[in-house]
Amino acid sequence: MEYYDTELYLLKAELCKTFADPKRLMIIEELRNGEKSVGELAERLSVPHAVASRHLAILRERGAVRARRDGTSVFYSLSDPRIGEACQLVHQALLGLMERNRELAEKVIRS
Amino acid sequence: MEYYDTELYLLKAELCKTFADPKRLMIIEELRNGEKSVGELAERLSVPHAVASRHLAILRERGAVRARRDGTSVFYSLSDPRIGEACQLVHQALLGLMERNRELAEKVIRS
DNA sequence: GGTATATATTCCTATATACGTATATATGTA
DNA sequence: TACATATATACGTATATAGGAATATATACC
Repeated sequence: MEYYDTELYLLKAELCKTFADPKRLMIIEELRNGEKSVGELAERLSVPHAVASRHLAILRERGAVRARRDGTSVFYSLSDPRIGEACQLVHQALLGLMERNRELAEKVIRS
Repeated sequence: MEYYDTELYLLKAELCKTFADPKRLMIIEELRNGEKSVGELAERLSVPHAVASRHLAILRERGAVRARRDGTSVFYSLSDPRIGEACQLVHQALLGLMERNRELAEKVIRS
């Protein structure tokens, strides 16, 4: 019996791969505050422009961001605010895990 | 100037890699309804037990799930409900993207 | 101890990914 | 047209990942 729509979960996984890179997480973090150009993002992340552009292309192909050209610049923005919210949840979950690990470590040290 | 804590974003990316696979997303979906054993999960996902076990090990190493042994069975559960919530947000975001793509496709067809 | 069941790990192979460098494309302006 | 700026893409390489099959470990029961 088939419980899951494999196609749908493949798409979800594709979208999640988008978040599976530190640089792209930083880009999403930046875009939560509004649209930014490739150059601005490259500078904020301290990476070559080509690297920023490639990551943005990946985000774009998977539908996570939208591009808008204005003159020679291309401005990117999140295509859905829930993308940013999901990353924020992951952030909080990670902090929670780290906190629990810290508590566990202290217990071990004290024992 | 260094705007981002690279270490922290590496950890976040590691945690996100957890979601970047269809089978693991299905496992997280299952675990949102409470703990399940490896065998139960393998059956629900229609995969060999070894495959389920490997995916669960990856989820475990990255702190996304917890394991509890009871007799010969090992029961897994989400280590933080926000993990499940984040996946749900991704799910909704994807549906939003698909809906907008559908509208776009219809516009193109009509034009 | 011996056997059965449940789970975990190892090895191998095929595929995917990120990065740097170099090159290509697009837009604006003289 | 020629040139500058901003962005995008292609290529090569090194590393990471998923899956199947086989093997190993752990617990329960006799």
